[in-house]
Amino acid sequence: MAFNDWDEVRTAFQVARKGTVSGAAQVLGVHHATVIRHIDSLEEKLGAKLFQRHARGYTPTEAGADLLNVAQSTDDQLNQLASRIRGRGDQVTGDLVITSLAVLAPLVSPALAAFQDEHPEVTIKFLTDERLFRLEYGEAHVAIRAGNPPDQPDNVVQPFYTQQFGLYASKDYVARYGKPTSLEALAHHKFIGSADETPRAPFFVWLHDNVPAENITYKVNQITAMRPAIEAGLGIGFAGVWDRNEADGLVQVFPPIPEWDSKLWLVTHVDLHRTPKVQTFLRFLKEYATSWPA
Amino acid sequence: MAFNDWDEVRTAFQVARKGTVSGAAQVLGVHHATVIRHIDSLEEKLGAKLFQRHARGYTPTEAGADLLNVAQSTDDQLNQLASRIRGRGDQVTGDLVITSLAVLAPLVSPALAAFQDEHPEVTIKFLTDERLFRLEYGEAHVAIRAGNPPDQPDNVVQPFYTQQFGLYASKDYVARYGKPTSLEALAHHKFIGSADETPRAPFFVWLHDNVPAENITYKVNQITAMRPAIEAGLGIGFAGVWDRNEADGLVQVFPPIPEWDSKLWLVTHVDLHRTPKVQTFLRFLKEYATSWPA
DNA sequence: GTTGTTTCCTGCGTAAATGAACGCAATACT
DNA sequence: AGTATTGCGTTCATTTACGCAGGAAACAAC
Repeated sequence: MAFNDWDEVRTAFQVARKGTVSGAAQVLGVHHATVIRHIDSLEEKLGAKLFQRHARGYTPTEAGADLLNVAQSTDDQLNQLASRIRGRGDQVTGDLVITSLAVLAPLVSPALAAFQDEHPEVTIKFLTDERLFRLEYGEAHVAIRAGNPPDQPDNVVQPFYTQQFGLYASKDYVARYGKPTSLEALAHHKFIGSADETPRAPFFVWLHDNVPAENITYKVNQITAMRPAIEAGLGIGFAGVWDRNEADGLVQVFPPIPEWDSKLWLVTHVDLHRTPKVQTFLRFLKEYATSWPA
Repeated sequence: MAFNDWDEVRTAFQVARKGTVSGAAQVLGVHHATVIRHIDSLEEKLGAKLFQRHARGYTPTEAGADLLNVAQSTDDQLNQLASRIRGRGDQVTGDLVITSLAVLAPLVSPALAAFQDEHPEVTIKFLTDERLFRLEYGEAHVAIRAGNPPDQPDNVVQPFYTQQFGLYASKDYVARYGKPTSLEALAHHKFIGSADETPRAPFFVWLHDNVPAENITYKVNQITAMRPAIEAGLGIGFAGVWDRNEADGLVQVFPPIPEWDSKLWLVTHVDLHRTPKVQTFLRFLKEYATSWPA
């Protein structure tokens, strides 16, 4: 390793620029004794003289002039880097990585489209996967999570939106089996449920508790598989009221009840939460969500 | 000013490279705590997070990744610079600036030619001027000075060569006025002397003390003007025995005496004296001088 | 579950880098 | 010529930054 103290290089750089130890010390905001020590140390490490000392100041040798050039370039690049970092902090540019459940894509996508329209410089990455993306690894700026509020230590969690779920069936199903008129009547119908023994979604918990197991004739292990099953007439299933259910040929066989509600949370890593980019996005998203069906 | 501590940048660079504080600390040869403090300080100054902290290490943010690129380039450039400086120290390349009196050019030039022949990579600059070139300003690597040994504090002085001077005249002059056979006979001849009241050259001092002022019929204020005067037959003058006197049509009218000797000194600045380039040159020059007439 | 490993974080004592002051030399000014 | 200014260099007191040790949290393996 050659230079193990970049600060000494910076000191030498200023000495070469100003031509005097005193001038460099003033620019650097240190004592001139410190400057002398830095130069001496650097020259000793390099085994070559960088400056010729005389009563009028320090004159760079060939090596010193070489260093001046390199350090000037370094100084420029670092200044530009600092401007970029500071600048990037103030404006909303670059990547903005959002992660959520795949089922929320129809809900969130219009909001993301509107945000991207308002901030054309930003590139949005919308990641959905079975596994949980880890905010602390920098995999995403914002996560939209469902269920109980996450309590990871370094995550900032805030409530976002309460999804209301109703029971839906296809027109086909309603034509064959009719439309239940009360909760009790539901016991005579076929349901689409979760293959999981201990499902997390509140409406699945309710389904498990209130509907005989033999009535749940179709089970999915991924929630995204539920909607096609409803549309195919396999049974009655849950769908968010925000979804374009009627347009897709579904019939609401029972309106939402609070017990089925599922809460969404906005989660950010504490390190990123304070950045203007994330803040701007979060503010926009919450504002946008007010237009969603309450 | 953006980055006022380049060492912290270097620390952040290694953290971004290795991904962990511990790994960076090991590479840098410092304690983990130091690395953490550097990162914290840097982030505070920049007002932006460079890394996201988690149990498995530090993951660079966008700003951190940006810094990684810049610092990588800086590291490369500094390493190359170190190689250049070290390499330049070991070999004999680049400029080699010699300064001396103009009258010594005929004496020194063959030596410089031989040196350049032996070290083709070096470019020799031979500077002669009335004013004294100042080694401490980096104006020259080596100075060849005449007269009393200089006692400048930061200069390294070593004896180089003792010039012997004889009295010469042109063939023309000898034909008209004859050739003096003794020191006493010199009183009847015309001499070329110095216009200076207190000349420094030993032979001029001798001339001033031993020859009547009225015999000094031609005076020069620059020593380089003396030789053309001798050749033109204006009188008897001093010339170094090393000069190609006979070939230039001069006749030695009196052989050298020790009192006329003028010593030459090799002078280098203390900062440059230890460099291999200067050392190589000095050694070569002293070796070459052994072939000169003692 | 329990153990072991890796890693980050914090308080405290010490060593190293820094700052202040004085001396000295050389140049600039009047 | 004599004075003022500028700038380097060294010594000594101080502050800063460093290393050390202990602890906690998290991941991996058994």
